[in-house]
Amino acid sequence: MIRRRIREIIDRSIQKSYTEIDKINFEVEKPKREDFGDLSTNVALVLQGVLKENPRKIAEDLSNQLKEERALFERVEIAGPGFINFWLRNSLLFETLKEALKDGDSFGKVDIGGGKKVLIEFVSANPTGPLHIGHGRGAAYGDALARIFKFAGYEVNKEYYINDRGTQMDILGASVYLRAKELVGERISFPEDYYQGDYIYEIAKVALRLFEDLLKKGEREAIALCRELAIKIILEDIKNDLKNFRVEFDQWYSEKGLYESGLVEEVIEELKKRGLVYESEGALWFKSSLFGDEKDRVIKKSSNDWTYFASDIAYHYEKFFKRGYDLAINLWGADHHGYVARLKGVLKAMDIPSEKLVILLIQMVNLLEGGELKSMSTRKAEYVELKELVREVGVDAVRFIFLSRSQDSPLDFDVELAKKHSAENPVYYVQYAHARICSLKEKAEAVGYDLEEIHRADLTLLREKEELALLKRIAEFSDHVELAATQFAPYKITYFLLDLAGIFHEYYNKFRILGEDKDLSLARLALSEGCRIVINNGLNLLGVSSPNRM
RNA sequence: GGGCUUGUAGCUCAGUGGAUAGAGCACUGGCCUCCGGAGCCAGGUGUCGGGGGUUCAAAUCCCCCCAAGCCCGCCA
Repeated sequence: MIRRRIREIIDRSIQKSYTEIDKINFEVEKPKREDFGDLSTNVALVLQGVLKENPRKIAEDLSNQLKEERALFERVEIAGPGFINFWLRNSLLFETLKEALKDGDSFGKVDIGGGKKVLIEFVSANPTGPLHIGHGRGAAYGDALARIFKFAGYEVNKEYYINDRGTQMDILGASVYLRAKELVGERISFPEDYYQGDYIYEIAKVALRLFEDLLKKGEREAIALCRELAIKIILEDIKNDLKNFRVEFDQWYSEKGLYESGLVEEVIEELKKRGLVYESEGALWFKSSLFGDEKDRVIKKSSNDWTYFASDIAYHYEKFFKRGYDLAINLWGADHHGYVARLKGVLKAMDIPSEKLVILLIQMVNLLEGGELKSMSTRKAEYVELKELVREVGVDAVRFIFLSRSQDSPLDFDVELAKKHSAENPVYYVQYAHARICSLKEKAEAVGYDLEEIHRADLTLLREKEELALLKRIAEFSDHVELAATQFAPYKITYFLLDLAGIFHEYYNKFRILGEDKDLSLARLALSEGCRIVINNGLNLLGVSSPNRM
């Protein structure tokens, strides 16, 4: 919020001094070193390029104007090649703390979304097996993004797209069918590219119990029965895993439904009319090469089956034109990156501005076991199930680990290490700060403090370096929410929380909150509660709990 | 062979074109008669993969090269 205000003030100063300049791109940021002020701007250095003047002279002109803003700045200085450094007035920080105490759960909200409708589609794993830890990363990431976007003023829907038709489903059905035969004693040979996991046996058992004459039916019919049953059972399992992982979707969107409603045919027909679809070698092709893809892509095979691409075309048409989303965010596994160009191409063909679809590629989670790296594969049954990891490590720790990295950084998951309830786990560091403050408040009440009084505490008593540092973090929280949203980067919140918790622990160890001086104690309690509110709100954005005691 | 992503301290990773590139872990040694020791304090590390270029300023932008992962099917 403060950054925003300073930006506006600088913009006005530029307008006043240099009427010929219309728009420039400058930064107002927190400098790396404390002695460069609370905030700093490179505006003079940027203007140098346009004005061809000495940057220090430009900085001087501007800073003279900025010094007029006495309510905001304690000090304004020029440094180095022409940076303007600002020291904020403490009164500003005190005001923000009071706000935090008053606003509580909603402190830190920013309205950059203006109520725009956003659809975040994530996980969307094929219902061919249980969720593994790779899916967990996407689940944590998408859910956190949704929470952050809501906090940043967007109207958010979370959606899981179910691939409930197509080749993989047929293979799934056939896998169950074969295992059913095996269970009744028939000799079978189980193809390598069928689903190898043990859960297939479990489903086969259910199938045998449910359909008594299953193996007497024709193969086609039997496989279809197995397929539908398997999808249902696996999907239930997936929903359950996600719920336990604190991820709840607003919509479960069926791919099959796109065909049943005739939408696929309708949209393809529309593309045909525009001359973007042609027939060749008995198949239907979309001219994606016209829109930046390397080559044209098949939408209907010569076997007369639609490809997944056909579904995706209809699905995204529907997102924008039928449901009217202003922004669609798709979280895909990085192995799908080859599909980005063709989908973006389709959007272009349908005249949808490309910035309305953001595709975030989540890098793979590799499994580190016995010093050996393995990649996840549902089909080969090489994976660690999400539910297993969550059971052994806990939701909070798993989510926090997943959310402490940028999505395009690959993650080697050392299962043995993560399973340890190690105290070094950073999530406990942050949660511990929260629990500590809760305990502090209890203690305060026990010795006779009225916690309502903190709203009227004399905050000017907060003068220690650590106290001012904490006040500044509290004031900066909304900046980080904004950054996390605009950069689709929940881990910005994670880093912010680790920093805040660190300063709080330092402070707590060095100073006594509840001491002889009642007024000072009350001010310190107010500060602590402000920190607690920010930690709580931040953890909330990550979907991690804020325990009162641990 | 082409494409996407990545390469920063021993390890895991931050780093929105800016000032002396930062955390955590690991390692060593200290700190509770006192609000929670899942904590704190003190110790030191870098050819930012390499080479060019753009810029007043490059880990960051552009080009080339090297390495790793992934993708390159009328599979998903």
